[in-house]
Amino acid sequence: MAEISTFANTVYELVKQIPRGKVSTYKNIALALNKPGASQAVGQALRKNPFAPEVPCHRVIASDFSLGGFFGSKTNLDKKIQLLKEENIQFDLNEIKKCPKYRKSILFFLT
DNA sequence: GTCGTGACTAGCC
DNA sequence: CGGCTAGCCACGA
Repeated sequence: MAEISTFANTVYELVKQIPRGKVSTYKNIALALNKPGASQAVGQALRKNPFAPEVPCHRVIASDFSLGGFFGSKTNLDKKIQLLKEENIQFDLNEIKKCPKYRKSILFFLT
């Protein structure tokens, strides 16, 4: 097993707690860790993602509801994400941007 | 112990 | 409105 840093470990747990059909933002997670500025550090933890299938990194997006950088850019999760988006998440940024209220509905607020 | 990176955020031009 | 810079935190080398 891989030894994970305490910080990353917390991030993974939070992300894993995200229910199906909902998403969270890096900042939100960082805030949950009481580190409002560690948003990037959170992303780093997910980038390593030792719990790949367990931690739905695709459910974590930027605070602006942007895809941050995984979809069809750096990683080839492309199809994986697409599947998840259709099966688990209504990750239609188009819809989200159109309906600000809707995005809040799918936004899973961590504490 | 120091430097550089990274899937970020907010502010500034 | 759009692009760029600076700042933030954590981790790897």
